[in-house]
Amino acid sequence: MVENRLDVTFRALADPTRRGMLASLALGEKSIGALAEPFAMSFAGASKHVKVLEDAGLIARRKKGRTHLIKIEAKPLEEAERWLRQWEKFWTRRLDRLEALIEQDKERKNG
Amino acid sequence: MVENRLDVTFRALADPTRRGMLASLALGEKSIGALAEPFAMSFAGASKHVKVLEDAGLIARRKKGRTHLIKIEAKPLEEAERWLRQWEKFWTRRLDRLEALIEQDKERKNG
DNA sequence: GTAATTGTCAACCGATTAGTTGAATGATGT
DNA sequence: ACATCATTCAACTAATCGGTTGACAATTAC
Repeated sequence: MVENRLDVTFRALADPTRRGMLASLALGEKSIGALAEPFAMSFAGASKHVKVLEDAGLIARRKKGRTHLIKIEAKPLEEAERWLRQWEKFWTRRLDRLEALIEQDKERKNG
Repeated sequence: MVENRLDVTFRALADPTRRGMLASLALGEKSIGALAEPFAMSFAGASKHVKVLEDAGLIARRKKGRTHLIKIEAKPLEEAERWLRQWEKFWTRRLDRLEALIEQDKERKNG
């Protein structure tokens, strides 16, 4: 499977733990441990979720001594939101941009 | 895992074949076979994807004789779009509604 | 009635997911 | 130097995913 940007973004968002982490990060920079804590999850488990978010470009990591500080990097969500916005247009009966949408998605398959 | 609405919606959208099917359906009602065709995929395979979209509430099915006609039912995307829209506020430096967002997501975990 | 078409279901396969544990790495504190 | 803290890595597990094939049910065409 070729894994385009929307795949990775939507999949990252499909997990409630990861959405929770994003929500937590919205309130400020956090360490992996601090991110793990509200989910009663091992460090290693949290570390994996953070890696998924990182690979999706949704967070940025900054090492400060032995702790990794994670901050949110929400801009990539823009593409996902733009995609959904086309559908909003659709279900509100405005079909104008849909062919462009289909083409965009097709082209991004290998991007 | 408790599977709330956002989980199911984002997961359904995370697959390019399913997004392709939605795009195809945007152009009109289609049978399972017609949906399968551009992906060179078996009926059974397409049938599974359609079921995922159906379970997410993104499409509706109408049986006409031996064929199942699928039409798009995009309204459930509204919730996903609303969720993303909160983040748009974030990445444009407006943090006002984010606490509400966190609470909403928390409450929907069992909804 | 028989054959072809449309689709589902069940069983299976290989890959991935979300989680764990335990060992290893690296920075800090004493 | 040594213990501790924060994190990753490797190996493992159970569940799920995306896909296939083959059997079946229902509808349509001849």
